[in-house]
Amino acid sequence: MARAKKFDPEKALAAAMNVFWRLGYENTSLDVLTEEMGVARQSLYDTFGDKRSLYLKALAHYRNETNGSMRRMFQDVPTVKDGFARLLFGLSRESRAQHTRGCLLLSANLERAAEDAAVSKFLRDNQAEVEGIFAAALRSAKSKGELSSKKDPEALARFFVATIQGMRALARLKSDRVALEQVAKVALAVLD
Amino acid sequence: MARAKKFDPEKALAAAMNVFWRLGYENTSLDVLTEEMGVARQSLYDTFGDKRSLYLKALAHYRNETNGSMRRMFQDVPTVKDGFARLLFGLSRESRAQHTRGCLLLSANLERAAEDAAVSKFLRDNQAEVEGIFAAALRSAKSKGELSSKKDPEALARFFVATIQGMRALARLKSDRVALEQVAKVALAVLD
DNA sequence: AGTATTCCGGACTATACAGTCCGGAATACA
DNA sequence: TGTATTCCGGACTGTATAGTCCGGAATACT
Repeated sequence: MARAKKFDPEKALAAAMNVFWRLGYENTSLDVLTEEMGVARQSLYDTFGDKRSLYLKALAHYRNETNGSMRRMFQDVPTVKDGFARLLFGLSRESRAQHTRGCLLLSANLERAAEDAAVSKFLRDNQAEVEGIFAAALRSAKSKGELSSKKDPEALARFFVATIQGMRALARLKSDRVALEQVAKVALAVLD
Repeated sequence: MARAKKFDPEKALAAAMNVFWRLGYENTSLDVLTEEMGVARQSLYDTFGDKRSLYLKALAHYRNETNGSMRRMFQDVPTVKDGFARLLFGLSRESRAQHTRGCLLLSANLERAAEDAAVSKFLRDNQAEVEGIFAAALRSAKSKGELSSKKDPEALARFFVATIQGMRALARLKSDRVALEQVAKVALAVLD
């Protein structure tokens, strides 16, 4: 029978995700991918398909990790405002390298969504999913009386999706923690 | 003496800006540039230098136009809140094509800033300039009693810079006017 | 009219890179 | 032990594109 795969597809995919995250799609060459994934070129094509397929799989991997941890975070936190505070202040306190790297899906939106319908659909679906996570947390807070009954959870959810992307853009250009925390404070005040 | 240039460098630059705006830096080929600018390849190199130089000049042209019109707008408007409302609702009401095209400087940030120090510096300087425009308008409103004395103009200015970029990211992915207006409403409430 | 300079088109070069092909080595199972 | 399958490295192909070079035509000025 067949020789077993010598590499772990999960780890190789995680490595690919990190390369795309750091360099973007266009600037990532197959030479760099094979090197950082520890997989020979032919094996890469056999296992993941071409570069674009690998990219789509990397996007999905990223989404699964980040959305999963956000869901868990909102459950472990006393109030919904604490949840958003952890998101926004956590982002503010990331390292310069993390700020420069930014968000893989925001980069995908600006780099590829216009020319790749599959990427575009993936990102739209993901945005709806994130809005759903936020809106659920906000509705729950509203029913507990923790959030004013006059607030609109859907509108607030969208607002925070926009705010996070805006802060990501700021952070990528200038890793300035104080400036980011100022923005975070103003944004969180919309929950009062 | 010399034959006069047959094209208008200003118009050619504006055309180049529009190409970069629509397609991004990497996806813009010299063939497309020469065609849309109406300038032969050699003349383009003689007049604007290489592709990157032309791109930097296009960024500057964009900045001059947008920042100029923003300054004028804040002078023609009764209150600072009206000013930001015009910005945010104006953005919300743009066409699908405009939403997809997005903001040239946001695209430059995500596509090129990490690998091009000159672009990065240009964008940082511009962001400071825009923050300055916003902060000046907010300080003036504060001195007129139109904005609460407890508000921090610098923090609010940064917040709106972030909000606009976040809305641009949303709009690019999904040209949904209602959703954008929801975000705009929530954001404008921070001025109350 | 003569001349210097610029315009234009197109050919050419160099480079980078995605994707394919091939041959030999390694390994799991019958 | 034999064999089928997979791994690996590296060579190869095709394509796209930035930048350069060249020659002839056009035109502003003396």
